[in-house]
Amino acid sequence: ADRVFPVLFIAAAIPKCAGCGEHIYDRFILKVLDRAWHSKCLTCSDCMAPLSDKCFSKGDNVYCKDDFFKRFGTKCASCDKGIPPTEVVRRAQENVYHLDCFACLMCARQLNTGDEFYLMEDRKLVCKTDYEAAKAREYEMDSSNKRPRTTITAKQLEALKRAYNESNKPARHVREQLSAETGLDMRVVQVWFQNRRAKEKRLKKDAGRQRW
Amino acid sequence: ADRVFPVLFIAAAIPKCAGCGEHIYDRFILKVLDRAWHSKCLTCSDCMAPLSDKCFSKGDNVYCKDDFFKRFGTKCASCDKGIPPTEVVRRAQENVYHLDCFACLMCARQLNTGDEFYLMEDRKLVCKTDYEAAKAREYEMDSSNKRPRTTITAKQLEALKRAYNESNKPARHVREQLSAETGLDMRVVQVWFQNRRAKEKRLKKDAGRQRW
DNA sequence: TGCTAATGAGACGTAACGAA
DNA sequence: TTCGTTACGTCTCATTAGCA
Repeated sequence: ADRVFPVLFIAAAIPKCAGCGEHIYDRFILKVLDRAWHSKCLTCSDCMAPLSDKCFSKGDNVYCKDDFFKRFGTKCASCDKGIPPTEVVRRAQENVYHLDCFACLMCARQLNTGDEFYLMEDRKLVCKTDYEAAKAREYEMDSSNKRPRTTITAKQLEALKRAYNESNKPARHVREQLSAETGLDMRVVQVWFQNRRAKEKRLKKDAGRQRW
Repeated sequence: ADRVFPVLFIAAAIPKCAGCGEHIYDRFILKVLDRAWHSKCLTCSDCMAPLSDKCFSKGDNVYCKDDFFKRFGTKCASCDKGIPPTEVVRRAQENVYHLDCFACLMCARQLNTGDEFYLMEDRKLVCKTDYEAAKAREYEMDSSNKRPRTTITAKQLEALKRAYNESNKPARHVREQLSAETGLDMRVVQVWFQNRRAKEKRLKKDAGRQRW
């Protein structure tokens, strides 16, 4: 005997795809971000590859794993772009670098395992050679721009003082003699006498003041 | 059957381009200096070439590799402009030179391997020939162009003064006698008397003025 | 930090030079 | 020769800067 079955009709909206906006009549409906998608519409916002397996989203966009991390993953300490977690990287202290970015800032040569290098304050890298060359150049600058100062030894000083007692303004030939005796340059001897006279004058003035 | 996708929600504002200031809706967002750029807005500050691959920054500016190193790379010791790391260079001590700049400062000839040259204090280069020619010329100058000045000693001065008191225009034989006595050249003795007479005249004039 | 070597500007005296 | 000028050698004064 035939049976009559009661039938319950339930009105339900046919879902619309968050990608193309059309209704979805497919058997498989993908759901991400509480929204439905045609499987052909759920593609990475960056590379447009279909996202059949896993997807990552940010705001209203969805991404494949690689592109998501490229945008939002750990930042390369040199170029500051995201690094997909699958990518081979190099590290220096806590910093992570793209393989290509793990290179000397100055000569741009890539740094290989075993290479020695310096990690700069801005987290960029400089190879040992360049760093030390730069350092040396800096030092060179510092020390070559420095005014040379003769150190007059006790012995030399004695000879100069003795001569000074004879005369505080010795004639040229005396200075020549003194220069030969001490090994000091003529100019150095001359300047010594100048400074010495200035000192004596200064001392006299100061003494005068004290008596006042 | 429906699938549930693991989804990472990260709230983030739609980035604004650091170049033009507009929002970026592009598929590709470039990030440099912690700031986002339209790919068309990220161009080298110097040559305006698009920086799609790698870029170098300094302060708020971004540069392509070549221009970055032109500005900030190792400086050519001669022209003082930066050298892109890919460029072939020559070296002298710690100094690096553009191939074209590795040339004699004086004759401008490029220096080749094996050529002898001098590295000057300002890190510029002079070929051996020119350097030694210049050196010789300098020596020549120093010893011939420099006006020699006789230093007349106290003793000699005394003899001259004594003679001057006898006569301020001594006859030739008197000058000869003086020259022999002092060891000074005849010409020197003659000039001394000339200058002495000039001085006396000058003093008289000045004294006259003072009395007025 | 103090002493003092070195530098630089400015002045002076005068040896040397060149032209008239 | 004289006259005007140039430039060498030295000094002072005020400062700067290197080293024990």
